[in-house]
Amino acid sequence: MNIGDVAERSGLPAKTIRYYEDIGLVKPLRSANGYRSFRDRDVHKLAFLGRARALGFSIEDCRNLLKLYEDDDRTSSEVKQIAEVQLDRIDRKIAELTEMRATLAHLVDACAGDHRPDCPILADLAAKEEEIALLNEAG
Amino acid sequence: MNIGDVAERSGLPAKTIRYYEDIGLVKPLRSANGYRSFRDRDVHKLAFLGRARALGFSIEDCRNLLKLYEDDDRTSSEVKQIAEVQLDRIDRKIAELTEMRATLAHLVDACAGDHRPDCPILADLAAKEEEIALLNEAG
DNA sequence: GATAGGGGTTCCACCTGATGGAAGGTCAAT
DNA sequence: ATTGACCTTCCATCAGGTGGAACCCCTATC
Repeated sequence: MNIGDVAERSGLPAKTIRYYEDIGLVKPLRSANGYRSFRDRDVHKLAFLGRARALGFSIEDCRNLLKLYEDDDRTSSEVKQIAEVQLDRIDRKIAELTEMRATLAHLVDACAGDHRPDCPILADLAAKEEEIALLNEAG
Repeated sequence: MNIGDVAERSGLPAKTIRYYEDIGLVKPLRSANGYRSFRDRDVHKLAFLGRARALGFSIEDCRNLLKLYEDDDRTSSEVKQIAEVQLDRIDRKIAELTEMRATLAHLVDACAGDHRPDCPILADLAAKEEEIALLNEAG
């Protein structure tokens, strides 16, 4: 199967598939004309990768998950551990964004958004310098 | 003031400060010996940048915010608009992560995490290929 | 005066995860 | 023979820095 068909079937752009070959995630055969020739298992792998990436797993995680996927002697605990670490990363990211959101929403709320220059958003971004200055004086 | 002191006061790594100069966010003077010489307003700017980045604003947003900050003729609506767009970005990111989290948490939950190879996580990552196949057959 | 240390400088490479585009080969149909 | 849709490689670019090498500067100490 040529890369175009694989792209369609796996849902990944051809460029991405080439990139995944580049970094060793898939190893398609080559036809006589030099075209990449994907077997079913290559397509499976790519779809697997697409799903894993959609869950936010890093490429290195994907590499490991793929290895486990193809290893009949794996234990589910190995897989679960990778997933748990990822879950944790997601949780921390969500927490971080939630905090950002709260701060920013508060500022947006306080800003009149009119023709005047007075702006609590800029004031806040600038004000913290003074806090730092105070911290430095205190320290 | 030398870059080390500025780094300490602004909370930004010296490397980052040099990078910010590189991309034109700050323009410190130079001492006779070639060292960067930061004025108070440079330090202010850097602290401002640190805060804005902490709220997730892109460098380009930061550039614009900084321009508005230094422009007495700005309107608060200009600032608010940038902030609202960013708020929206954060909201979408949180939504995306929350969905990832739900899926992944479900899978982690379903996985025994023991010595056996059977793993719902891998099964799920692999299974979607079949869904795609079905979709393709249907299409 | 030599030397050690803790600054500073530039420049280039690398990171993640692709994506865009140029220049050119291949193939099926007209 | 030529068009158009494929495919190939290679190189550059994006964000937002970070790491490290090689080298300069300044002060203090012996």
